[in-house]
Amino acid sequence: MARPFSTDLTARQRRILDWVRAFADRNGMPPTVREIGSAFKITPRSVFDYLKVLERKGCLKRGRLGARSLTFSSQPLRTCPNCVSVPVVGRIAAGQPLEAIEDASAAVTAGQELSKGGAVFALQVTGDSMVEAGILDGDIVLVRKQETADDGDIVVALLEDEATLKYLYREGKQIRLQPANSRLHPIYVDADKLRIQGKVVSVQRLLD
Amino acid sequence: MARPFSTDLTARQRRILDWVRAFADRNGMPPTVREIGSAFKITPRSVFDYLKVLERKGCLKRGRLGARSLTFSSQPLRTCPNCVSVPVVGRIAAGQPLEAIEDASAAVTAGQELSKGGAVFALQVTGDSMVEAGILDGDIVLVRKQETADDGDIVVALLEDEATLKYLYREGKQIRLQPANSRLHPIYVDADKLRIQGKVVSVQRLLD
DNA sequence: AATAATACCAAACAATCGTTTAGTATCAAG
DNA sequence: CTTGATACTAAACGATTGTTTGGTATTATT
Repeated sequence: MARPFSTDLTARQRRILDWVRAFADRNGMPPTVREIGSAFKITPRSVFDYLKVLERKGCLKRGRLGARSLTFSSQPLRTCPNCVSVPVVGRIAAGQPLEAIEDASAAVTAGQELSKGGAVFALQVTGDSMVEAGILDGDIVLVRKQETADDGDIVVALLEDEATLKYLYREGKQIRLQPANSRLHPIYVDADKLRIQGKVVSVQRLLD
Repeated sequence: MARPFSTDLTARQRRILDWVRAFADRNGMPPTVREIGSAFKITPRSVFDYLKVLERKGCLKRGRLGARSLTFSSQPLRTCPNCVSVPVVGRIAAGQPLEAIEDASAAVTAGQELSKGGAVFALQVTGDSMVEAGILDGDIVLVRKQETADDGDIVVALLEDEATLKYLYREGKQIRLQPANSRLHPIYVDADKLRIQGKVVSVQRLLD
């Protein structure tokens, strides 16, 4: 090997990559091979070579979806217009009422969680009644508002003005609210005494 | 005019629009007419009609750039301009090399995690070596690139081309990589044998 | 001198693209 | 009963797509 290829880019490659990313940012989609070509006055073939080099160097990925299937790996990242900021509206713990948080600064971001429709709100979890489900004290749960849920779902349930976070299991006419903590016992209630507020669709934790 | 067209969407139109937006979010580019069609099992022509309706109703714009030239206009919720879509670049497990994911559709959203600066990437966790830290199999960890970390941080560490996710503890000249699973044992290595790739700043889990 | 990465070209390939033409069926309001 | 919006289909159009074949020239290292 005469000259081993470097992992960093030549000036030309850099300029092309920058242009491609700027295009994707402006237009919401990556350019075609020929769009890049006409911007730099080079042929599709040359662009094709550049894309392969840039892919080898880890700057982007060429997809198999056909037209415009470029995705970028390293920063700067693409902002996502569909992401929303979900306010953390309260805290929730076993056996304790929902406690409102006025702190407007508390908010998390959600993406895919919203794709299935339905309003989503966020709660901060206190206590360790769900530790064995990987939900720790201080975690944020994203909850989709719904009045029904399937067996095994983690739900926010209202029991005489007390909100709890538990696994839901139907057992005949009764409902079992199962904590994920072997030191705690399940709660059994009549189905009509219980109001399901929503289902946990995501768990988020900040460690920093 | 018998029935004046409403500015709001039918259930079908809503579902299609949601899917299209979710696709654009996941893949970094809008879908083609036929991709939408095969997702809903309808012909390109029908999709074409839907797109024209959705454009008329102001939900998106069809561009003149040819393939995939859809841009979206209105957002129902509070969008957060600081949020970015972080691609999931690989999987990580104890004792296994980083494995690249070609699935460009995988991406999570990040907000506050980015506030402290530094590039952030996402990994999907396999295995249960960190269960007692509330990190389960399949969870996504957001990792900030950095070469140093504090005692007790959860880090992505590279050990002779093997990447692992562990607690980091310095013990003299050695480093202890501590799993959060009482069935697993810590790994001791010389500080110069270890390369820290980054620190886990957030854990995300999708339950839906 | 040999090697290999860079930086381009013309011409063409099959596949896919958005779109058009020409229809059918349902449903609700005037 | 008509009108117009919705919700679709089959078949095809020309344009554009990523990619391939098969090159030339330059530059920098071994």
